[in-house]
Amino acid sequence: MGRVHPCCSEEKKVRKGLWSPEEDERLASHIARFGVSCWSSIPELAGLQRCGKSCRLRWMNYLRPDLKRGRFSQQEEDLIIALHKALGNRCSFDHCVHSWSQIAARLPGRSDNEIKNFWNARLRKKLRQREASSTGGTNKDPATSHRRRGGEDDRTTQPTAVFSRPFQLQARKDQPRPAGYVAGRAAGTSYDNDSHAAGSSVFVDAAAVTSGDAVLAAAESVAPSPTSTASACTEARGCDDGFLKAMVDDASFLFGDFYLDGNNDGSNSFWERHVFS
DNA sequence: AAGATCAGCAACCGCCTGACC
DNA sequence: TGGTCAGGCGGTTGCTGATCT
Repeated sequence: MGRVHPCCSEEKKVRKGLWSPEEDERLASHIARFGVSCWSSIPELAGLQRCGKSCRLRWMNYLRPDLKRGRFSQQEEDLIIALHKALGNRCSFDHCVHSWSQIAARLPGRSDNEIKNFWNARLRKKLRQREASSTGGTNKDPATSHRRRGGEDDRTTQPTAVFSRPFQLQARKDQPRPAGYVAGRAAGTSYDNDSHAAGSSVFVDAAAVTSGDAVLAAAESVAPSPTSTASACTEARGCDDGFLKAMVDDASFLFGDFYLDGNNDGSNSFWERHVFS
């Protein structure tokens, strides 16, 4: 069993359950004034009877000012599916680990918890339906029933086509970076040189996404990867989803130079629809 | 109209990892 | 070098409103 966090021990008599508006206000105003230094000390400093972990969770998943609420766009959905496929499915590399936070890092304004819930509630079912319709099988999915218990491991499933339509992968240098971008960059990776052809693009067919090497080759043809990404790509070639895995290995690959343009016209980009505080 | 079921979301739990001593 | 602690993560559960029968 895991250790009980000191801040969560019974001794301190912490509140559990839904947060009240007053608690939200206390936490948000405290962080606005003093920032986040030590989560375990925040409850006391903010006058909250919550444990530090609970405060952190509330802030990360709900109170953060850069969070956007509301429905997931088609582009976000496509990106989640692609990244989940890259991160969550079979991969020969030990470090190729399923990570909602890594997916969330590529979806500005969305928390890992939100993406995880979205996946469990919607996308998993959607992919299975797509799979079932392509095989003509039935689609009774126990894993998506209201109360799943020990559902099937996603890593064993292989959707036949992860995108509903082609998308455009476009290199850019002029987009605002989301909060946390710098922290998310791979060490030693520089985007200050002009090795990337800003504005150049490559169209990627939906079917190609199931073959990482094809996408990787196409992407590299218009925008050479940063050094660290290049090595990651080389390493990832042994993986079915090399290109997407490379994106995972180097967070800056997406944040720094690429965005998804579902319209393929450069006019309504994923990034441009977001406001980063 | 009422109970059953579904769907979405918020939050907790248990575990892991890295920093620090 | 091993123990402790805090932060972080994925999995799971509970609640609630919407929809169905």
